Amino acid sequence: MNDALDVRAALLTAATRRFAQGGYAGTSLQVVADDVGVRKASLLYWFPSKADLREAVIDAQLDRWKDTLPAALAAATTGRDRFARILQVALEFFDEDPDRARLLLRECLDRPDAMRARLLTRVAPWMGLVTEAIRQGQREGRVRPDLDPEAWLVQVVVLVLGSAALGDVADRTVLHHSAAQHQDAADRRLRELVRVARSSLYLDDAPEG
Amino acid sequence: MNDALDVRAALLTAATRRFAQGGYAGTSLQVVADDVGVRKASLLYWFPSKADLREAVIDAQLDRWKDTLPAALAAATTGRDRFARILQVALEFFDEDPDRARLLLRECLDRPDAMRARLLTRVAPWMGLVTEAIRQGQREGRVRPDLDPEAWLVQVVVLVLGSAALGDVADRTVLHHSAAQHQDAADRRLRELVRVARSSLYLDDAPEG
DNA sequence: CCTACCGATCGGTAGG
DNA sequence: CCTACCGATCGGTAGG
Repeated sequence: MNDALDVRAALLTAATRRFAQGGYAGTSLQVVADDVGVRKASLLYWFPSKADLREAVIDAQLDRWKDTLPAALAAATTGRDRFARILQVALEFFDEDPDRARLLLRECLDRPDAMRARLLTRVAPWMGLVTEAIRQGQREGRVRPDLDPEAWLVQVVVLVLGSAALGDVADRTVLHHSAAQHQDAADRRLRELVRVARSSLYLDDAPEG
Repeated sequence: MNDALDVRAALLTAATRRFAQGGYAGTSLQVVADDVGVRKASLLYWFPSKADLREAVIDAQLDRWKDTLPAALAAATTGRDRFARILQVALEFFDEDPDRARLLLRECLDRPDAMRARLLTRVAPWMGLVTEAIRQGQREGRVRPDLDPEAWLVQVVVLVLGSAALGDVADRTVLHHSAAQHQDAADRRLRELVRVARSSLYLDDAPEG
């Protein structure tokens, strides 16, 4: 009875990778089944339709966020520490597996309305917390007064998602360096992303702890 | 003899829109032909294969950049004016038709290696001009000394492309406002993008002319 | 630019 | 979870 759940989980993992790299329309149920080593009809036993498989893949990915983010929020208390922590957790989450960013990006492009509905119920709640913290920072004179909290947060999310999804192309294009220098390029890109986010947020430029 | 070229151009336009919105794999030659009002076999007369159609669509889009950007560079002379002008031209280019950003984003996700090869030959040249101008600004003390020119440019490109491609989703999610407020949301987003780019670039915060 | 056609593959079902 | 199967659609070709 454990093997059965393993097959389902393996199908989810394989589908996530395939959808992220080839897209939903560009991925056949056959190749996902082949990846796991079962028949296509067996895949359709666990997931009644291709659309159901997509739903499960996206939901699983957003669920991981639901676990990761509150933990980061709870761990840090001061505003400045909280900002650095959240950004770091987000960067690690997507950099650990860029397919996550590619999957979400593709879903935004493929079904903007469906993605928007999901974001409203699953992401909007904690987004309000972040923008309120920013406004508090503005009242205290730490955060730039001409910053638009909601719009700024959108830009940072776009930056984190886009940088993770396209980072590989960018890293090997800005400097067409060797494979050994590949990690350096990724480090430079992430460091600069943090610098851009921080310097566009705070009035002064003190480094984080 | 003019009608014939019009059909080809119409096919290119229809394919651009379809590929941007539904993706390459998610778009059949049949619907592109239907959009224009010709038979699928006629499409395959102008573009021998689906892959050829894609190549033509992407090339046409990058060609438009080749005309737009040098004009913007030539129009502005001072460094600060040049930066504002280039960013403004880029934002207008993609905001005028967000499908351009979606198309390029999708191509990066679908065929990263092919996109990288194109970027190296068609975008890398003027990218060197921009990073050199940034370094000059650093020598003159106008630009933040801890900024990484290549990495910063990558972030700004990701931001412009991502913001245009995902702007619609973001605008209607951050504040689930009415259609009348939709333009306001887009304005806020673009204004904040410019602010983020500028404040992460310059040491002081003087507004542009 | 059209009619007519093809082999391959698609998502999905029947039945066990 | 499998075998066997299906109608629809896919990109592409032949021939004019």
